[in-house]
Amino acid sequence: MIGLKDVAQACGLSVTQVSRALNGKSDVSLATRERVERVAAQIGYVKNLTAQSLSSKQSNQLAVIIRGLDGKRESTSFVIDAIRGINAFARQNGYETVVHFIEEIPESYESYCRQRGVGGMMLFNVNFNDESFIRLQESSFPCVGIDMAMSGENKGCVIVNNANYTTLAMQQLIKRGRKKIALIAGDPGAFVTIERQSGYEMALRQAGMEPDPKLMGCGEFRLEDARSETLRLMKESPDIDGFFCMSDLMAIGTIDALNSLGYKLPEQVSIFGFDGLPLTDYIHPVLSTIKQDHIKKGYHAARLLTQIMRGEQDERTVVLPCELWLRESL
Amino acid sequence: MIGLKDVAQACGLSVTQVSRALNGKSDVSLATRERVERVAAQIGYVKNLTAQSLSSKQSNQLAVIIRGLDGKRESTSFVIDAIRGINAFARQNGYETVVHFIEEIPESYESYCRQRGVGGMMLFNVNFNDESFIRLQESSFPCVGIDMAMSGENKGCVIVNNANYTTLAMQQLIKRGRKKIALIAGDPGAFVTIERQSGYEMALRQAGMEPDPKLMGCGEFRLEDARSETLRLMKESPDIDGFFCMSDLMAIGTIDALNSLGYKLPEQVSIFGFDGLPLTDYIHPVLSTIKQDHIKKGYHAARLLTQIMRGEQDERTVVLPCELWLRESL
DNA sequence: TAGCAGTTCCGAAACGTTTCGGAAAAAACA
DNA sequence: TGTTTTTTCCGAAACGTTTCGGAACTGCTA
Repeated sequence: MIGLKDVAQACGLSVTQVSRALNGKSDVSLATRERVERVAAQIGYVKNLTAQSLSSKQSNQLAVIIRGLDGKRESTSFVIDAIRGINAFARQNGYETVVHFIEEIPESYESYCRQRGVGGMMLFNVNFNDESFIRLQESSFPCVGIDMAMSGENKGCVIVNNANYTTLAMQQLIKRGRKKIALIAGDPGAFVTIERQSGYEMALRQAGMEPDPKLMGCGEFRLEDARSETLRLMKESPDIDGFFCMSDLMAIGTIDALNSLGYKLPEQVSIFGFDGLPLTDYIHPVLSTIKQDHIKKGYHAARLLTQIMRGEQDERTVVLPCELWLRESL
Repeated sequence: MIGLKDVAQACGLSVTQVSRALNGKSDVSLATRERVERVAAQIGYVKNLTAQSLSSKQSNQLAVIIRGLDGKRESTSFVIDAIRGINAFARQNGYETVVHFIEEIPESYESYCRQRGVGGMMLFNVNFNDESFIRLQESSFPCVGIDMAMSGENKGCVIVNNANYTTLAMQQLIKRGRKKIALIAGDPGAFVTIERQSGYEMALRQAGMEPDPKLMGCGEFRLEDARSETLRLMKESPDIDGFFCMSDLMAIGTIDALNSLGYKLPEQVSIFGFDGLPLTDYIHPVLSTIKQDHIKKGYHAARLLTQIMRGEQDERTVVLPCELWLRESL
């Protein structure tokens, strides 16, 4: 492997000087800098990032840690979108992104990163009441939660106002005269599930209705589970006239179930989703949903993380807006 | 940071011995091994993987390099599936996976990895006629292509027989009496596009029909493009009675376009897709498609790569089977 | 001419591991 | 007892970089 030493030799310079030249440091004359760059390129030198990060005790890598892809949630296009956003910011600002898809919860998120010379991380889909997560929350390791509130030293998060938008969506259903609106919930361990559930209940109470556990199913953010839960609910309460589904994917399951039971949509039953997947334009009835910008979410997460890592004090919680898409399924 | 040195000090041993103990090497007595492990855990030692990989000149990381997520292909659930498969193998065999989503083609894929101390990579979605890719192909750096043929020293690939299955699908359309079958192609730079196109043409010729450029649209693997291309084709040739779409996602676009034109499906027009997304169960008419197992694809890619990296001679091209799903849309 | 500042350079240590060659200690044998 | 083998240990170098403190030049001023 061609190292700094080889370049130095070829230039008749010291390793120190070559390093400084290549890194744009000050103590080097223009002439030598150019010569070093030329020679380095010529003999095919590539910097060893491993050594660099060992020596400098830090890397330019932003870690994204994503959990829970094993079987549970099938559509994960928003994960990709968030990564795209993260990547966009990272590239513009001289960082690079490494994505770690993990299954087991690490003993410690912090040492997981430290082991790898990564100075900060973004967390996705982690279960907010697991042991390691709580420890992380109490540490001072730079970390940004996506779709999950985080606070504390060197912590930040990018979220949307789930409760609020859910309430707004529910109000639309109620405004259209829906009297018995069921809920298809997501993974009970997820932050967003809890928030959206409270938004659902809030809207009902505001309209003078009492939330009824008989009208709530758990779809685990999976299309198929949403389908079967919808069938179950409709069997128990055939007069349900509206569904709020915590994800578009689950809404597709609900629609499929209702179709198979012969309900006319949206005349007999209204459906509302959450996410704003591009796909929802193409299902019938065209889905009413709450559009989130996942790319922007990722972008802001990366921005926030780098600010935290550089110690810049700033807003630590970014709340992004969503759009209410009122369409055929309403 | 707590290092080997600290553990050694706490144990009254040398750094060497502690390293050996922690790595399960031979030259260490059971008693000391246990003591070292206990002390290490107690004082909170975590191994520094950066230093390890610098010293040992190799890491246990498998890199996955994924390109072209910027805007082009919107649904990428199969990317996630492949990663899940890769992860599964990696975890079982003591490797870990790092995913690099890149946009710019690196100057050299090989040095991109070497810089990061990664000994081998899996390539996804790369454009097979770009400059750097050709150089890589000629190098001896361990690499496995997913959905793209690769050969040469320390190269391998995991593919499916795209041409074959496309022909089989086409035969089904022809068998059902379809006379004018259009093609919605993917990204022209993609390996699979070329293969599937040749399968399409092959089937037509076998049935005594001549492939007609007037019946071919380019959907770029994007739903929206497939939709508009379908509209264009139907306008030019309203008597098209079948579509072979190179991805399920594009098939959804085609179906949507045909619906909006008022065609009765599948009575007037048959549609065939490719991929076998779970979602295709829920669109109407239920899509006929070629089901690929992306998880298995990833799993085999990782297996192949590790074999190559360890220098085990073995089959270097894995061809996975698909399933023909003949359903309503036919 | 010496004194001084500014620029450009370099040696050596450090980052935390692994590993080679050999040394010390323990065990086995004569 | 001394000799050999086996087991257990250690010092030191190496991986490729960064960085600190100081050294060697250059050109300028007094």
